[in-house]
Amino acid sequence: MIAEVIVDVAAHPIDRPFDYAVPEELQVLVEPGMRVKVPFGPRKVLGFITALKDTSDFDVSRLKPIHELMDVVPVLNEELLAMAKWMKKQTVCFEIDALQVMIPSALRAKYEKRFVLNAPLEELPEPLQPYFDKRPSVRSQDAVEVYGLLKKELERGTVVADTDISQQTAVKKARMIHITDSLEKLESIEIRSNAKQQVKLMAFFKNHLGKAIESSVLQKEAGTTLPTIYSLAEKGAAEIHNEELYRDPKLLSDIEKKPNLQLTEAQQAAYDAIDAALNTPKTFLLHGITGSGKTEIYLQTIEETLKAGKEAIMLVPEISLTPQMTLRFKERFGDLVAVLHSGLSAGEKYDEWRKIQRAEVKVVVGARSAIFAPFRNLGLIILDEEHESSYKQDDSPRYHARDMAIWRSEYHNCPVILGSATPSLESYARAQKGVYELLVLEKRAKNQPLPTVHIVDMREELRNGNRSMFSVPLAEAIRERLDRKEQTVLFLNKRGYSSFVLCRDCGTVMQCPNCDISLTYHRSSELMKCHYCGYDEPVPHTCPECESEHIRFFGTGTQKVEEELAKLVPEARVLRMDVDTTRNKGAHEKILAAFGEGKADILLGTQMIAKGLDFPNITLVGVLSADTTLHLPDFRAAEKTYQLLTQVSGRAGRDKLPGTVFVQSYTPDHYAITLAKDQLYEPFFEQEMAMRRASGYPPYYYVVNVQFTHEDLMTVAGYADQSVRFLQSQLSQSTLIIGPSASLIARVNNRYRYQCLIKYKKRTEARRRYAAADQNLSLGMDKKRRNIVD
DNA sequence: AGCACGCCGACT
DNA sequence: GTCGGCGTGCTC
Repeated sequence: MIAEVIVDVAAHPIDRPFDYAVPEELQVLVEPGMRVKVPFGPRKVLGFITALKDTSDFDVSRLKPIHELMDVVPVLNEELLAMAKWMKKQTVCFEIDALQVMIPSALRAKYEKRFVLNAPLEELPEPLQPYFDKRPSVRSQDAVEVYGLLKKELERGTVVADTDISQQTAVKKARMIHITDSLEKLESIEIRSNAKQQVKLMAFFKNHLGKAIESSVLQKEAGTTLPTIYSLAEKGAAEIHNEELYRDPKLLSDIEKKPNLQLTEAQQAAYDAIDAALNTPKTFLLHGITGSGKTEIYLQTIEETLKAGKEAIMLVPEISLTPQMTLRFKERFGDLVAVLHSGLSAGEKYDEWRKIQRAEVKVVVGARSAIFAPFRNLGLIILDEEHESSYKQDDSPRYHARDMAIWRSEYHNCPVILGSATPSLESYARAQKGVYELLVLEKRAKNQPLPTVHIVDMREELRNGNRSMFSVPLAEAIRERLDRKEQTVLFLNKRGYSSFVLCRDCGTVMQCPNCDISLTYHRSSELMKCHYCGYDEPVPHTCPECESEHIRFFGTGTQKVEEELAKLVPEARVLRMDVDTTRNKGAHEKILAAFGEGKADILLGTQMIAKGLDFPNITLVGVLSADTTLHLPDFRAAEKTYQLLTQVSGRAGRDKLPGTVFVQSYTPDHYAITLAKDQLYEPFFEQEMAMRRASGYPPYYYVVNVQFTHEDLMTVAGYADQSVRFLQSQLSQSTLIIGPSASLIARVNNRYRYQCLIKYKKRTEARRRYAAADQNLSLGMDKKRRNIVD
């Protein structure tokens, strides 16, 4: 028996199956999808069995045997193995990367070099002996001081090198206290009245008859200690066992089940359409304005799916995977829900994953990678906020969860729901073409009015002598809320890595004449540069449109805003939320909770607070500068601005009090801003589509971003140039190649980065040619890394 | 990617 | 004479 193995080495010549002999004793056990340790050249590596067969194109007598089988049950099923092969083609990644991303990180191998003693200890030189005293091997990192000596011993053969392949200790064991379920039994136990601790614990036991509680949890909940527990256990009040356990933070909190909400007419119509398609590989685009009740539709369609004996995956953007959100699912589906998000430890994620694999849960709520949940009988996939860019992984494998969802839906014959208040242009265009079925919710479920949105012209403010970042109307509105004891949320869209030059008189921002994106200001060279094509021109001293001298570099940090805010309303209590204040685990939730409890008047933050903010007392939202997003060097800048403004406005007036929104901008007439004011999605879509068509961007063209990196600037520039010429000769004339030019972040980890854009219309043809070129280029390239981004 | 093999310069 | 630099080639 022969196994095809995809080996854990991410490199071009290795990216294909290698054949291994299956040892006699393993033949009854092996299955595709299991992990194996195999010899590979002079070392051992981990790999995945992707197939079993009886013949090989390779010389069978030279096949090496599998060294060790790592699993008893496959970690990947046939579907996921097939999906990895497809991902490799689809995203131009190594198959091993596709396989690795499908399993929890706790199962991924850790490699550790070791020195193994291969002779009696006495034969080693004196200084080495302590290292091997009472242990057969030593971690290479623990023996750095004696590398010289070890090297000599390696040659003598008294010590050999080895690579230890391990995985995280995955299964958690814990001491469980099983409280007896008989009240009589408890009452028959006598406790001396001066044993106060025991009396206290006994009372707790009586309230939790028949329950099993982890000892550490019990100690915390009952305020007791281990000896006390043991004394009561000896008297028969409880039994103590060591058990395999899931890491679940909420052992005692019984979540109350909540019934379905009554659907509105529009919700019912959408629900019926999906319900009718529960056994078809159909993709729905559910377009519903903020507050229109999309979640209730998700919950009820999932319920139908479960009734049919099938499973469901619910994807949400990482940032909105808040406790309130997951609670809503647990209230409906109780223990049948697994939750996967970045806040969990590797072990916790592994536990959730095992629940899925063992079919103990039926619903998964999670971020991007939850799309690989190893369900076998999938009945429904939902992507909430489908336009979110976090659904695309930005390193290899650069997959988009939406594409993976649709692939799985075809495999399982089940529907996909893409939900959003502001669909991506790509999805909406597909819905218009009839590729997806469009479902629309035009009204808010509780019939609340949309908040009133005011657009503030900051050019006007400047003309009136206001040079601060708070316009007069916004400042007034903030003061009003303070008086009325209502809350305010202020958004500052950070400038990130790019900065632009803006005319404060007319709002002009310089654009690239070739690419229709904003030019980026480079301080070192004093140039305005285009990050798509490399075009540059000097920084202007006066505005090219209106000749004003008020043209300057733009961008502010939250800290500076905080200072100005303190001057504006010194009495206000302000909470700041940005990357600096949310670095620690759980800080995000803590700040939000504090704000929700009314411990502050104003919440100041970046995009990260645009989601999951649902507090009744927020009546004012201020967007300090809509321009920052609008002038990102990105062809999706307008789309992102529209989405952000819509999202942000939805934070105000979610309960009884009406909401007001102020959007400050130097380009208040831009369609992304004016149309977001009243959530006019269709007109925005039409206008933005026209722009995309005119400048050759998605959805009209496919765009691929190829990156080149190298530690030497000249080398990478030269290779990028050479590669682009090669690609040009390979691809058809309708394919445009833009660049190469230095990347937005010109250097990362001491490697210089270049990129080029490839634009094409026919997907399959260009993809195939590109993949071929990818092979050729890599062969000719030295110490270079290449990446496809889009 | 990682590791071994192998072929030339500067040290004991 | 030997240590060690990194070019080349292979991995079932």
